[in-house]
Amino acid sequence: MSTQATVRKGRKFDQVIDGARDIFLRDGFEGASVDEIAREAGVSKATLYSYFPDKRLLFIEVASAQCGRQADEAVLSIDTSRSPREVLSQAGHKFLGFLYSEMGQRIFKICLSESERFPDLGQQFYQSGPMIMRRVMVDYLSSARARNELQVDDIDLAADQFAELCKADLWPKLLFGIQSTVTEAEITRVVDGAVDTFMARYGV
Amino acid sequence: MSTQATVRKGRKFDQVIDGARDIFLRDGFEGASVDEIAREAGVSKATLYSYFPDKRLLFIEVASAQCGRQADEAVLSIDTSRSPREVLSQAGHKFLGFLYSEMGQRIFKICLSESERFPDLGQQFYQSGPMIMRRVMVDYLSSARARNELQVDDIDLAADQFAELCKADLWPKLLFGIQSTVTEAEITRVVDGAVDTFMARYGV
DNA sequence: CCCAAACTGAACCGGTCGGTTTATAACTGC
DNA sequence: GCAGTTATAAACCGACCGGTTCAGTTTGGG
Repeated sequence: MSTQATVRKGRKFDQVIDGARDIFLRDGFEGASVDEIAREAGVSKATLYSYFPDKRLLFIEVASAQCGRQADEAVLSIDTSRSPREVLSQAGHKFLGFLYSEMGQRIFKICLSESERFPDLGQQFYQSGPMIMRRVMVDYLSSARARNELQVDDIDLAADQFAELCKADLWPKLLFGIQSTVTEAEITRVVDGAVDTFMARYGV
Repeated sequence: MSTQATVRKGRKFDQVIDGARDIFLRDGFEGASVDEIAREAGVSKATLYSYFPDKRLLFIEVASAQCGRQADEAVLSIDTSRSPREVLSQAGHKFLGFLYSEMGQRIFKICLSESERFPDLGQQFYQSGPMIMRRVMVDYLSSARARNELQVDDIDLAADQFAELCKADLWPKLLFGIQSTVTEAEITRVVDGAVDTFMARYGV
């Protein structure tokens, strides 16, 4: 085995990060106690504090990493050879699949509620969440327009509109606990509706 | 002066509610300390606890009242004599006016972040927020369809779609602190875009 | 095998918070 | 003017939390 890339400082580093991620995602910043993070990580509190000077630093480390992971996971692969309806439908399903996941909801809520305490966090989340979706959509819409498959004037707005259309009905219900699970049929209704409305405006 | 309507228990009741509202809205549930609420209300802690058995009860009292107030404030008056485009444009501006207000943002964030600690709160907010908008829109869309001004199949979905279209671009930016103020021009761009897209799909 | 670095567990500190108590003062109605 | 309610300020309690300290144990490379 080559020299391990434990450039950080010690062997328990990843344990700390993992434990902190679990607890922070479950309880938020205030709700999470350092003792419990240490317990969950299987590490002594002293060790934890040897890695991170304080709780805030640990949190932004975890939150940033999680935002990055989210960004990676959310790469929407677009197959431009297919028709706009197919592309949009596929993108909508993929988008909602992440949006409605337990992890997606948790990250959204925590980043939102902590974005005042950690102003950077809000920005970071936006960059690795909504912004990803927008960029992918903008790229696709540009290429589709170049191929005369769509006629879009304000591409940025169109991208945002499609994302928002996908959030109709189910998204707020999940956020506020009106509904805790969604069926495939419900998703299809929303995505189909989003595609129909989008295409009515921007279709050739 | 007639007998004061201190039906609850004492004369300082409203002071407590008002102070609690200010502090809770500013700091959230955890962030607000009972001592500070009492100070803000100009009331001793003992008096406060003579009205409310504990902090949680005080919070849900305040939050519920605020949701009710929000519902009252959010009544969108629809003038059905005007054209759909005009009606939708007006409703969109009114909707965003509240959504983008300092108060609107605060209530949304607090209700969302406390909706796990207080499951009823999420439901209550939904009823007095998104649900109001939806009901008004559903009523209007029904009547407009009856007058052959619009052709809508799934009225509930259409109502939700319009609300979501209005949130494009600016709403997430405000939530996550990417942007702290919005110009009238930005609002107009979003609302006009929402109306155009909505009418492209549902216009006669 | 040895030693330094990493890690442990538990005690400890200062501080905050929700909530209670107490002793005192002010208002209100008879 | 007195009784009884309602208010006050301040001390107090127990719990928890973030962070520190420290004496001792584990780990792993040379």
